Amino acid sequence: MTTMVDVARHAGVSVATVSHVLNDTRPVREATRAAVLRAIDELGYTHNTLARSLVTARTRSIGLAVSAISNPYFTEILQGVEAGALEAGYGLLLADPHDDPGHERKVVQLLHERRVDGMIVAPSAEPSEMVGYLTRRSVPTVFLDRLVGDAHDQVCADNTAPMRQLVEHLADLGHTRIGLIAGLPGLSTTTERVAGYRAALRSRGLPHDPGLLAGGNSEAAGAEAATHQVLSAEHPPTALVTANNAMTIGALRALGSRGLRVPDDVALACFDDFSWADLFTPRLTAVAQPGREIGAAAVRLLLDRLADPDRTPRTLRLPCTLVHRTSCGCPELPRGAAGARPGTAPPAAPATEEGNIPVDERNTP
Amino acid sequence: MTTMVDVARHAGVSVATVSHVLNDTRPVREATRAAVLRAIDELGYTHNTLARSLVTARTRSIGLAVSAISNPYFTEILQGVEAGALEAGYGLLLADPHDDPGHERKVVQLLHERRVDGMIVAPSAEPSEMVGYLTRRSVPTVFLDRLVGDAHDQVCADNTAPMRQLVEHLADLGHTRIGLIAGLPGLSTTTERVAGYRAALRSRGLPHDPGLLAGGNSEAAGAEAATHQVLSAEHPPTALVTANNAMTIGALRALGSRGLRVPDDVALACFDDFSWADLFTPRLTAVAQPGREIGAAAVRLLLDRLADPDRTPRTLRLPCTLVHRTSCGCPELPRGAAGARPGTAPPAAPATEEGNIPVDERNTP
DNA sequence: AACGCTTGCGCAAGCGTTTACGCGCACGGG
DNA sequence: CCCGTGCGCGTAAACGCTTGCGCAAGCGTT
Repeated sequence: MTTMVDVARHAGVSVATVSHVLNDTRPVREATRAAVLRAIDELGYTHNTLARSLVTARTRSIGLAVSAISNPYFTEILQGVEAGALEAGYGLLLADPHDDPGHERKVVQLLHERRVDGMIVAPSAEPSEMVGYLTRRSVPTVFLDRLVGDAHDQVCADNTAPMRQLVEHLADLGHTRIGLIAGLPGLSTTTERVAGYRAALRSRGLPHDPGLLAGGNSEAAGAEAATHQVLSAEHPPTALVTANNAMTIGALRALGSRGLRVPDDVALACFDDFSWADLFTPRLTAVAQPGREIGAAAVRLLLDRLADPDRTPRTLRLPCTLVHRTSCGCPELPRGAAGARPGTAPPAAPATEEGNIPVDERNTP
Repeated sequence: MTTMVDVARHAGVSVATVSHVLNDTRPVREATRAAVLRAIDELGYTHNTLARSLVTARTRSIGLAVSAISNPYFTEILQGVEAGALEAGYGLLLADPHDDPGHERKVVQLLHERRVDGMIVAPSAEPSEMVGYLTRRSVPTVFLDRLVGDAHDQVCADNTAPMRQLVEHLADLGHTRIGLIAGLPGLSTTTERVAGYRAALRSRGLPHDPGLLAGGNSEAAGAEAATHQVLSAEHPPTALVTANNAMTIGALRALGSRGLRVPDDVALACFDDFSWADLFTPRLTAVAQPGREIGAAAVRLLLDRLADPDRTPRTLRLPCTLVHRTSCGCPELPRGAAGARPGTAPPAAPATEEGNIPVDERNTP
């Protein structure tokens, strides 16, 4: 493997000069620079950033630890992070904690051993050990999707309000028995979405029947079982809300196997939109989380933190959009009016920090 | 940041000893080992693999360059690669070439600058520069999904036979005008799938009408346009095949906007299965590529290559499964007979190398 | 002619590990 | 009692780069 000294020798200069043309870090005579570049090309030299990182103590790479990469929502986040990282000249190290706290600690350590400059982590349901590891070693980190406390930088979607909107919409359509297939206990997203559900029931004066709420563990199989459970209740619901996309699948399976039709027998509204949602029959009414934006915001937060380690931590909440279709029982709108309809979709609200301080979406200096 | 000398001092030993307990690379008295481990724990030391890599010239990380991470097929591949890498103790560096040859060269270089031990790349349609870069620097690489020539290690799905099966099935159902929405020109997957389509027409004695074949550029919007084009032909097709999952979406959109019903007006069969495919009405008949297995096989090939750089290159083809549902026009089967039906789904064939030499799927020594 | 400033570059000391050598000690056999 | 042999460990030289320091030459000023 050719090194900088090979290049230097070949170009008749010192390694210092090679380094400086490579990094553009001090003026070099044009002829010298050309000689160096030619040598690099002729030798097929590739800069060894490992050695560089050793002395600069920076790797220009960030670690991403998210579970369930298969979930389209996380895939969107991944895209946002990838794009943001690349734009800022950072590389991306990926690790999947598989929603297991022990494993989570391990992959976080793996990333730190590789000395990523910072990490973006979607915490598991039991994140304390991992958080402890990171804070003890003061690794710059932003948490994603699931909150761990406001002593850290965090980004997530607004969960409560959209869920409330979804449920209120069903209530306004006349449903009085609305079921919820909730996510994995312990996740802040689950808690918040359940809270939104309860708030909606209260605001519409509906009783809260515990038999209508079942946990689907954030995945399809669990949701299928939970849906069966809810539908087997003495007074089954006439409308159902699912708390994430995987659970929507499960619910649809359960509904299908019982021969129940959506929305005639049971109305359906879901958290998490996805590209196929408008190709189902009926078309799925869903809350769309801004996955890419969440990913992009996370790297922005991280870069800010790297630039200034003493910054006060921020929690960013990004607004969701209610994509109104027909599974909720509303009639199909004429073409051209597809998507959100007035009164249900919020205006594109700006991201807010906790406490509703508006935040500049572009770049916070 | 605490280093090995801190640990050594704290434990009252030399750095060599610390290194050796960390790597388990020479016998250390139990008491000494304990002292070192305690020091590590007390100081919160994390091994710096950068420095290690500098001297060992290995990073224990592999680079993955695939475009369109959003595509569920690639997501599966990613999972397979992640799992395989983790199991072998390798880290994963991710980069998205965005299907652009120039960009592709850049991300490959970025990965090489970080000195990944090897790379797994899904080549763009114009991969020569990237391939040149890699071979010149002799970076161990396995190519994915799209072939670049048998001088390299490669893994892909079997494209021709399943596509042929799909089309022959439609023909056997009585269709004589079968349309194909094909992928991005230049990709080997596109070529092979088109070949499968042609082979099926030939084997069933159907004429090849060029008006029935349109390019959908491997993405939804392109496929939507292509579908409209095909359906506007003088003699429109009565059945349609889409060559990947994104294009299935596009085709469904076009079909929907024309008010055509599947399978009554137009039968549909697709390349690429996905988790929602059996929730559509009608349920989608599709060829399932073994994404995870492809990813896993790629890291196996890569590890083999790393173990023995002089190994002769291998091309691995993994079999697909035809998942028979109802969009092709076949009647719904009674419950319990879901999935493949006799005669259409191939027995789970073993992976084959080019030339049909069966290959041990577990681990080739 | 002497001086100082600028420009362009080289020298060499790290960065945090691994690992080839080698050294001291305890022990057993002659 | 001496010597050979393990065993357990330390010393120091890399690995490939960055960067502070400093030197030499060219040039404009006084």
